[in-house]
Formats: sequence, C-alpha cells, structure tokens
Amino acid sequence: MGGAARWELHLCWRTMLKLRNALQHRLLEAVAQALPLPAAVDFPLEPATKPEFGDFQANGAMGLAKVLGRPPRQIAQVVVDHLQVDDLCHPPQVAGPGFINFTIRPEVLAAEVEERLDQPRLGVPMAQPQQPVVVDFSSPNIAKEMHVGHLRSTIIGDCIARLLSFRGHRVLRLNHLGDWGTQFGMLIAHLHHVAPRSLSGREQVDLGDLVAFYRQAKTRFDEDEAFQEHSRREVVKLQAGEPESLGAWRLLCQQSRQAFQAIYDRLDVQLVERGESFYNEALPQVVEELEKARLLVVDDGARCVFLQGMTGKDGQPLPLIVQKRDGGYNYATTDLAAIRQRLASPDAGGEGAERVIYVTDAGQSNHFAAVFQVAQRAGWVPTGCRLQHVPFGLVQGADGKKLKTRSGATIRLRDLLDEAVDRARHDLVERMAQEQRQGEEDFIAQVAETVGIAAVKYADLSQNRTTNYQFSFDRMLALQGNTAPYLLYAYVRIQGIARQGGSLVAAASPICLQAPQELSLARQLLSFDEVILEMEQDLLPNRLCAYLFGLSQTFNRFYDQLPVLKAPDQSRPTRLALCRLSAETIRLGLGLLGIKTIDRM
RNA sequence: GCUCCCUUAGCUCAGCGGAUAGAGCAGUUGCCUUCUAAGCAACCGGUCGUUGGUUCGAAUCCAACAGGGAGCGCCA
Repeated sequence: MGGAARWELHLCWRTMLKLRNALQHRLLEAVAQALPLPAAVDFPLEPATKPEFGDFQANGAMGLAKVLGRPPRQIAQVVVDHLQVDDLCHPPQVAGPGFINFTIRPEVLAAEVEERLDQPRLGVPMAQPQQPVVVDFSSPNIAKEMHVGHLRSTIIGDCIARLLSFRGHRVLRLNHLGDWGTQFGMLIAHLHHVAPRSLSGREQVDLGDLVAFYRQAKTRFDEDEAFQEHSRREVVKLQAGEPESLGAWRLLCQQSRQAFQAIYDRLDVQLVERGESFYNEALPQVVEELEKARLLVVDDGARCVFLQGMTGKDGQPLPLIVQKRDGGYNYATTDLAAIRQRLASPDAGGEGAERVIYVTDAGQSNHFAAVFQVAQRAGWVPTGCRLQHVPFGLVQGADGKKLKTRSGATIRLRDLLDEAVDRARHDLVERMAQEQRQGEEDFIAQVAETVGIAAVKYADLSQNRTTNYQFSFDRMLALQGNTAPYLLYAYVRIQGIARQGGSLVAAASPICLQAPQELSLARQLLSFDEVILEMEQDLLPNRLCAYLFGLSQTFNRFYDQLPVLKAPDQSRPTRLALCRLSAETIRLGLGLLGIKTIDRM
C-alpha cells in the first residue's frame, strides 16, 4: 500500500465516524477487487457536500479515469458492483461525472442514536496518545486595562484548552502576564509621590483606577526630566531586588491581579498566573547557553542570534536580540527562558510539556518564528515536541485600522461585558412584559448574565480566528440570528419539553426515524464527533460554532414542524430521544466553547 | 524595500481540490387557540479582486499584478 493511502487510512481509523470507517473499508476492498491496480490506491470517502447526495460520497473514480483509460462513470459503476454494504446503506448511486453516493439506512442511524444516548462523550474518542500541553493565552499587562483586544486571546485560548482537556490531554493553562519591565520604574516613582506610605507597607492603599494611574505616571514621565531620572533609579533598584521596590512592585501587581480576576471569574476562565517575572533568574542562563551553543554574536553592543531564512531591510539576516547593549534582557529572552522551562522535564524543574501553544495576535508571528527557530537551534526542543503559534487576526475599528490602546477610543472589556449583560437584560424584560410573564429578579439577573456573556464569547469564537475582525458593538451584542442566544434558545425549548413532559427519557421503545425532520436531525447529531476532531486538527473554534448553529437550525425546524409530547404513540419515544440527544450535544458543544446553558430564558 | 495575512451577496462573514458557491444582518411577504415567535416558511440578492498556470475538476493549489492590513535591532 502506498504511503499516502496508508496515512489516509490511519487518519480515518483515528478520527472518523464509526460508520464512515466501516464504509471506507468496504469501499477499499471493493476497489481492490474491481479494478486492476498495481498497488492499492487512495479512494477516500467523504461526507456528502449536500443532503440530497446522501451521507457520504466517494470521488475517486474521476482521478482514476486517466490511469485506467476508462470513463469515470464506468469505473464508479464497477466499484459499486463489487460493494457489499446492504447492511449499512441503500444501494450506492453513481451520479454526475462519477461520484458514488451513499445513504445510510434509517435503522442504522437509529441504532447509532440509541447508542450515543448513553455516552457522556457523545462518540468523541479520547486522544491517543495523550500529551502534556501548555496553552499560553490571555496575557494582559500589569497596570493596564484589559480591552477588546485581550478578548480574543482569552476566549480562543480558553476554548482550545477546554477542547484539548476534553480529548484527554493534560493541559496547563498559563497566563504569561506582562508583570516586569522598565515601565515599573515609572510606576513605582509615581507611587512615591502619590502614596509614599504604601511603600513601607504601613498602609494599605487602593489605587482605584490603575489605568488612570498609569496614564498619570506616563504623562509625568514624558514631561518631567527629574521624574525620568527617578524612574530609571527605581528600575535599577527593582532589578537589584531591593525590598522596598519589590514591595511596591507587588502592590501594583496585586491591584492589577484583582481587576483581571474579576474579568476571568465573569468569563469563567481558569488560568495559572505565570508572569514574565517568573523567568527573571533564568535569563542569564539563556544567554550563557546560547553562547555555549555558539549561536551568540555581539553586534553593535547587543548580544543576538542571527536568524536563518529571515532577512531585514538591507537583505542581511535579522538578529534576535537576547541582551541589549545596556545589559538588560528583553521579551525574546523571556520567551526563550519560558520555552526551556516548559519543555524541560519535571525532574529538571520544568513542565514536561510536549506541545506548547501560544494564542496571540497574528502580528507576532515573525517574533514566534524567530524565537522557535533559536530554541530549536539551541537544542531545547526535544524530538516529538512541538511549539505552535496559534495566531488570530487583529481587532479592527470601523475604519479598518487596528484598535490601539493609545488611540483613546479603545473599549474596555469590563464595559463591553456590562453592556452585553444590560442589553440581554433589557431584551428579556421587554419580552416578558409582552408575553405577560412574571419573573423573579434572580431569574432575570441570571439569564441576562449568561446570555450577555455567551453572546460576547460566541461572536468572537464564531469567526474564523485567522482573519481580521471588524469590531462592532452592535454586531457583537446582537441577540438574533447566528448568535449564542439562538443556540441557547434551542436548548431552552428542549428543557421546556422536559419540564412539561416530566422527562426526556422515554419508556424503552425502539427508535424509528421516519419524518424527514427526524432524519436530518439524527444525521446532524451523529456528525458531532467528526466536527470535534476537525476542530482539533486546525484549532478553529468557528468550526464547532458553525456546527452548533446548523444543529440548532435543524432542531428548530424539527420543533416547529413536528409535535413531541403530542406526537402519536409510535413517534413520541423517537422524538423524545432526539430532543434528549440534541440537548446533550448542544450542552457539551457550548461547554467546549466555554458557554453555559440555561433551562429557561 | 523585505516578509506574512486578507480581498466571496448592499453589510459582516462561512466555505476542508469535487456536483447548481452558503449563512447571518439589512430589504420584501406569510405564520402565535398548539411543547417559549430570541422562532419557522418563502422571496430578493454573486464577474468568488484581476490575469495566467497546475488538474478529469479551482473560491480553494501555484505565479504575477492591483487594493487593504500587519510586522521588520535593542518596546511587549
């Protein structure tokens, strides 16, 4: 068997739906029998591109036409003649230029649905092998406000971490906080002026709006030369580890930490704090090791590694600077130290990760390519380990330009979330008044919070992460159409049926799929496992969003057009089962996106 | 100047080498006496930036060009 074909087959075994697997094997057997081919040839089976083509399609005949010197439809027909799939599907059809279409028998679909009803993983296998993975995401800067730009890293990173955990990997979620650097000199100097007693630790202070504090310090720094000098002295003192400076630094970090944590709690995002300062002591060693590996070059006073295959303006190789002319280290050094620590074995004080994922904006791809290359050349990346930058597009304003912190027009994450919840609340209250429903304040608050946060998360995750993102308040907070509330609503409808009918668990009665709405819902439900594995392959959460939206659409149609509780006796158990599996699938899928479900809304 | 990304319906975007390119929003029109209408059904809407190439088959892969964005030695 050829290498490509074997790889394809291996992939199928690992990742494809059980039925697809079975069919793929029968198909390959039939091909081997039907066609005079020297070696086994790839003849892949893929999900049908449209419902009218059935469940699966095989397109291999067209590619073989030239090799065999026969018309593709004839080839397809010979393969079909050798196929034995009666137990799984209707007789395969040759269509168009030479497609073979497969339609699974309703009884087979029904049996699959029944089986999945009792599986907490809904058919998704555990990964093999399971790996220790670090996901590095969120990473805001101390003394700065989290804004919409941080949302993408936080939400996408959290989603990827949830997915990999669900697949069985051991995931360490690290928050690479910007908690070190020259800006602290300025902040500490400013603290001296504003709250001198806090420095000695004799007084607890609340700095209130840290962002305003940062801005004041910055303004003063830009205007006042004496203050600049003071700031520089503070940097030196901090780096020398003077207790007073360290105390001030801790105070600033603590204040920021509280503000960040409030957001993470609200977003239900778990992170282990591991700021840049964590790597301070390892920095000299990074440079030393690079020296030993003979990678280090001193250029214009700076110590750097010249990169292979990356050139600058003058066509000369670009350097990655790891120690500045003044002896200070920079973020590249920190990133290298982090890579070493994460990939090192636990015995050596490392994390023992085999895969490290960085969720940052696409603008940093050059930087990561450089850092990864240097780590590789320094021999810090053991065989089988993988460093991966998972980039996302920029958040742009309506003008198509990057939303920048300093432009002043940035939207604070806190405000965005507040606004989202306010809108959800307003919408809910209005709706309840219209429908003359009574609701407790607790209910309203809880629904508004869940719906608002869900809308924000879904708006971000449903977009392909690699493309730039035109930020729009109204679009992000919309409650109609392809939005989180739409998916939540489908779920709520099912819970309504459960409440009304007592339970979704029907008396033991065979599932029998008849109505087209039942069949298409069953088909959609059964493809969940494939979608999850697809999403893992590319780390694209929008694939899962698209699936869940499609599933919800199919469910809403089913709900709209067929009665469940008032269905005829022979249909009710089937419809209840479909409702149950729909609810489970939506709940699990939304859970992987980091979105909570509610029972009423 | 160099490198990377993007260009698909009026708007915002999906689209994994396969058949007649899909959603949502906006617009037009129907549907609540029935499990929640945050819904359903229907209509309208396309030179997939341009030109070549590879392929049985290209929105998808390759090249060039045009337009937009980002990055490019001591910030992160």
